[in-house]
Amino acid sequence: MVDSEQRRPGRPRSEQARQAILAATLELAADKGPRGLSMEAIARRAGVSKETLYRWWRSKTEVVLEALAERSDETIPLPDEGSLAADLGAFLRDTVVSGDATTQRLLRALAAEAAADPSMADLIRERFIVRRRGALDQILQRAVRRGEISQAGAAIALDLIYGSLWYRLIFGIAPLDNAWAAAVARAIAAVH
Amino acid sequence: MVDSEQRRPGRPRSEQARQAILAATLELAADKGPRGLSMEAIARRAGVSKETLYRWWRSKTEVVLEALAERSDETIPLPDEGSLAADLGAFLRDTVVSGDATTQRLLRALAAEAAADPSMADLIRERFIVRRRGALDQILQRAVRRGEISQAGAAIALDLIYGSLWYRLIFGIAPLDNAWAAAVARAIAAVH
Amino acid sequence: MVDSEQRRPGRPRSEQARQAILAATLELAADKGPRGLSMEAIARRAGVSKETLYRWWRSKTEVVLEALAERSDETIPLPDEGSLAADLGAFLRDTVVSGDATTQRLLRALAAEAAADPSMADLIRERFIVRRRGALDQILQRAVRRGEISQAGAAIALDLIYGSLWYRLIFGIAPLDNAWAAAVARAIAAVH
Amino acid sequence: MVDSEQRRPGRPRSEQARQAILAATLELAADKGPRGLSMEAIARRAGVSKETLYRWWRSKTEVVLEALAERSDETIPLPDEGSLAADLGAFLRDTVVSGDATTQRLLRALAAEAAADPSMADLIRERFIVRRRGALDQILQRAVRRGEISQAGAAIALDLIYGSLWYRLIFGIAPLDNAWAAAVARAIAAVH
DNA sequence: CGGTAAGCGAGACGGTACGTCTTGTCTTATT
DNA sequence: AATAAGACAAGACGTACCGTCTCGCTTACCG
Repeated sequence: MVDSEQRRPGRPRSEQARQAILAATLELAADKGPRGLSMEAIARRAGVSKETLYRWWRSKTEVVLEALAERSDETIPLPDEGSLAADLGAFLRDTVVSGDATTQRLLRALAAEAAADPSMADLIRERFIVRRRGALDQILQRAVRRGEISQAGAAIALDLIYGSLWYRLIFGIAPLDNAWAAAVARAIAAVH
Repeated sequence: MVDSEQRRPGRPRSEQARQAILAATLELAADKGPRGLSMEAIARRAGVSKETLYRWWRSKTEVVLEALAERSDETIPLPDEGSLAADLGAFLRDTVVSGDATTQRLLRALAAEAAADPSMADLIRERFIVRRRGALDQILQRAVRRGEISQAGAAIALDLIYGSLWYRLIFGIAPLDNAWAAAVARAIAAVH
Repeated sequence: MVDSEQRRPGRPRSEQARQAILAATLELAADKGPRGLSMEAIARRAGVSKETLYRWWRSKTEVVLEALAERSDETIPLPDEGSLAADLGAFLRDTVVSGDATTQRLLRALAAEAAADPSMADLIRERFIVRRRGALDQILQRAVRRGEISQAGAAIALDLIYGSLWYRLIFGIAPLDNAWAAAVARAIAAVH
Repeated sequence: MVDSEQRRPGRPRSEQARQAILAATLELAADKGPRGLSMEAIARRAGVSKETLYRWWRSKTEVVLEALAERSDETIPLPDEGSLAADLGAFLRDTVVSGDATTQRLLRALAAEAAADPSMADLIRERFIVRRRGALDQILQRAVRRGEISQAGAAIALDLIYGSLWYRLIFGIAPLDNAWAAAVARAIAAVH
């Protein structure tokens, strides 16, 4: 049978509460930023009890991760334009575009959790970061096959690229705009 | 008169309290990590009143910044070995060496503050990050003058290098060891 | 027809669930005392849903009242030894004997409910306390008829006797033992 | 030196906060009764943080005890009219008069705590009940010396009298009015 | 024998209180 | 004037219980 998601006994989970919580998370991120994003505030704004919140998400980190997942359509577009420079440029421009102010604040909230607590870092890595690295890695592996970059270069490029993104985001070094996308694409493509 | 630091009336600031606070900050970072590094805990462990703490440092961020400054000898060694690859390698290896566990926890505490609060990000950038970037920039500018890298390449290299460092640190991607130093140095030196 | 308890349609009430609930109530009273005697805990220990619990008992008070009723054989023995002193002594000694540790904890749970909420007090009075007063009143009325005590004396004696019992129980003034039974019997019998 | 209450360093305790808390306790008892008398509600109504509440009182019981102490002028008047009946009557009438609706609700709150938790019962006994018993005991001991009642009769009378008071209060048996005072005085005086 | 209806377990839900913790400010006496 | 001592308002933390609700399944009867 395909019906692996057998209906369990008991009152089913309220999809409305779930949506309200994720919406409240986005609103709070937008309005107050990471500092205002407390479990207490999420429950209050969503009109939901704290017990419901803690029943489904063990920590703020998990809520934010799910809010982010819900927000983006989950499939990361993979350009294939024939050269590493072009592919990278397209990929990073797309990344920049999808990173609006609210998303950036959610990401900063995640970074704050990760920095403060290694177990949260593990969680975020496994549930969020590996996916992004995986997508980018496909582009890089294609370039490896084309001989544009070495295997070792591809490996470190993942850190260089995403590192520069988070670095700018967390410390407000400079905006994550098309200029950044172009500069990074150009630099990495040059790593032969 | 040379005495520009005019003696003010009243009881002078206690150097002992200052040392106790910075020592307590290091100890807490070492023992409990960023989560245990609260102003409350620092005052408690230092045997100092919170009043004194807040009189001289407006936030935990400032305390951590000063503890870090006290810890390292402030002058960042600048290797000059004739090539970007060699200089970068030496510089990053040195960076890796000086980043022991306690320092890493202090840096993660800083990152948590920066991520959660843009005004803290500003502070950390101005009082800590710009210095590191300045040091690395000297190495890169030397390479620019030697024609090893373009001006634009040097600019983005700063983000790529430090970005990958913080990225690994915050999210626990991989250790900051000599392998990392070598891979980064090699990749950046290849950006012609 | 004698079948006054007309069979209603639908699944009949589970006697097993009822027994499990009353048993769980006694166990919890014995193990944890009044504090641990929550509706939540009763349902959990009985392996019964809260729905079932609230369907048949509107409050914890009602559950405890029924558990107490089930526990004692409901008929309060009425000694008739010819004198108020002897009757009272026998009655109170019997009361003391039947008040084991678990019963005392159930009674304290009832007192806590009554003290906190007048509507619970009403319930307990009507469903529990009036019976005990009725039994004792029979003994006293017999003494009134024998001229051993006045009507007014009998009336206030009910409060004095049961009052001292609850007072000792609730505030831990002193144990409810035979010494208490004797002292009370002696004092009340002297109220001519 | 007599100045045993040496001024300690640090910000002194706020008498205003203390008064606000005790006032809030009385108001809540008057408005909502024992059920509405939570630490949370007291702090809210008093405009005080929960930390301040818990700093000075470890439990709701302690707050209520202090509110009661503040409320009555602490010295229990001891009538001396020459006979046990007269003394008891006067004493209990005074007790009835001072037991207004708010006081009764505070006492019921205490009883609820005592019934639910033996350690609270201990606290209430030592800090409240022993004083009342002590006052009444003085009246009874005077009667013992006059030969109006035996030592044993005096001992159990304490339980009978206060027992009947709490019994009526907790279970709403009957009002604590002058009729009660008279009936109890008459009955106890008859216990020769 | 199939329909009807209540009972039941499981468990989600909004609400509220608990007691603890940290933040940043404040108010003292002492140094 | 700086300090330690520590009180204070504010508010988040994660847990517990309350009483209600909404499911699917079970167990009777009744036609």
